[in-house]
Amino acid sequence: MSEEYKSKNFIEEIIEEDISNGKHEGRIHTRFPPEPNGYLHIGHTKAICINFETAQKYGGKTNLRFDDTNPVTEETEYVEAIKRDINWLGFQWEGEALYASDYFDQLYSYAVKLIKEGKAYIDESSAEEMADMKGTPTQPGKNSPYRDRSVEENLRLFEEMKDGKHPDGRMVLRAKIDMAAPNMLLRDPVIYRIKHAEHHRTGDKWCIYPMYDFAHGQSDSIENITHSLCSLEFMHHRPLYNWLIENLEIFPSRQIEFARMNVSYMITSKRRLLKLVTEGYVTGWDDPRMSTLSGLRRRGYLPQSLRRFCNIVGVAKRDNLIELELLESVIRDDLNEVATRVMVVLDPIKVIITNYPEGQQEILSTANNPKYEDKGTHNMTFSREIYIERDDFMIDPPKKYFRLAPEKNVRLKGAYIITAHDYKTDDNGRVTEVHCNYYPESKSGQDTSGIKAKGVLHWVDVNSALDVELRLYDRLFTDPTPDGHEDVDYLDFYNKDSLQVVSKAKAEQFLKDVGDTESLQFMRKGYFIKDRESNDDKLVFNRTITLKDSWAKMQKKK
RNA sequence: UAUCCUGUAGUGUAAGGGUAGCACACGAGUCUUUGAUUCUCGUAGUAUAGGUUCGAUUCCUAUUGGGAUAACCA
Repeated sequence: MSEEYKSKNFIEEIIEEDISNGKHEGRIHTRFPPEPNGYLHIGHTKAICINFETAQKYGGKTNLRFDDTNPVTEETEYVEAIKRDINWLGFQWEGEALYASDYFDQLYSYAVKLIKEGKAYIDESSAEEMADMKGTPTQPGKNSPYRDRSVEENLRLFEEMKDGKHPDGRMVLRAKIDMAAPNMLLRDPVIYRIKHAEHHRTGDKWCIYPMYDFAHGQSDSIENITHSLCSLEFMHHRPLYNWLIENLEIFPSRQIEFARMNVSYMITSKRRLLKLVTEGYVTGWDDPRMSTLSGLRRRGYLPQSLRRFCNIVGVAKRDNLIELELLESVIRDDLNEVATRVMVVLDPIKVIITNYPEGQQEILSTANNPKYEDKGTHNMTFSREIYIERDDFMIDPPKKYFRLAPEKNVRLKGAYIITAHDYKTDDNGRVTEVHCNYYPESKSGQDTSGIKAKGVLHWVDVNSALDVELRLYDRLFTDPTPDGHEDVDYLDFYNKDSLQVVSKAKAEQFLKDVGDTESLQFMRKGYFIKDRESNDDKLVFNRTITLKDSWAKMQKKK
């Protein structure tokens, strides 16, 4: 499970070239710049891993900087959630968390500098007028009538903006670049706007706020970021990013874009994720079906699995849709290594071992992880009555069914071999109990019976069975690209069966004392983790993922 | 009808002027006191057409497919 890079990605190639050219004395400094207006999701994981791991690989540093330039949408609550998620993933940023808002004074003076050099002006056009004059991607724009104001007037108006003498939307500061540029972002982009709003950190100190393009790149420069790694959607911003660096004469950070990661059956739009929460499709941001990091964590995903997943997926510039199966394969692979094995019967039927003495009970030992002896063992009780899974018994089994059936042998995992010789049904023909004989000399580990049993079943002793609640999760959507259809709303693909609650599963006592973050494998059933809603009266477990089930697959094919 | 980015098995990603590799998925076996895990084998790929070259998936040209861009969002 090594974290090796199988080869260099294009970003690493650029960086190694920079290093060999002695650029920035070989110093590497990246940053992860979330906007604190939502929770981190699976898509962010890639940006986090790339920024942190690339720096790590070259002995560099990574800043965490909140891009908090829009006070209307941003909240401190998100800041804390984001920090927690990044730490959970296993990364630590350099020093304290930083904020674009820390640089508002500096940014203001940058703007003044541009104005003084005749490279920015106050535009009093309305938003509609500005949009009209902007042109379209195929048609050049027109100059604003305010474009050629004097430096003095611009300076005065900008100060008035800052001093709160104008209402929201009355005027903006624009960079003076080129209204005919093929790149729309170079058509005199707005760099400052008026917002009389309380900022989560600067309070009411400011009523003007810089736009993304006048904050992000400048923050990179202020922090001496050498490589600013972001997703492809910012590619069109790069010329502006560079224009500002040149004209402000500040540290030349370099922006490099990579393709964001898309995972099938998952969505990463903050707006759509929020809607799932507010309209009750899920129970919250950390609902285990959510693609948020907090959801995945609650679901039982391991941080190292997410990191490894991102490394396997790789870094490139083409659009991609990663199959969910790959993520699932990675998580299964990791969980298989670390999960403690326990037995839980989801849909119990009672088995009575008729030749086992009434009132007798024995203690059997079972491995916590058969692959690793040093993971130890734990005990479970065995007696005359046990539960097995309903679908592990069939009156009239198909071919190749090697579980329990009349006159068939089966091994009870870690216990004895039994043979069914009778069963009872209710009025509907539903099996209510199965009667078996056991072979005393077939005890697990000291089997001298010579009997062969192809099937092995998990079971729980009726006497000591613990009732637990299980939440079985499946993908949230029934379509691989729920938000990729123009004619169908993503909510139409909501999977109504994405949560199935088993309220009274039968579990061995071991689960009573299991830790909150201990990965578990319910044998033959899947990987689980204790849910935070567990308490002294009720234990709740979330299914992270099922085990592969080639029997079910075989049945399906028929 | 502008500009930019991008086309390698089903998916993702390598290599790179000289044998197209890896992972997942899929299929067939194997092992197994979890129908899990393990192990083995298999199916399957350089968008198209020209050009340069002894040799092109790689370099060049054209065509073609996909994506992005017109918020006082980030």
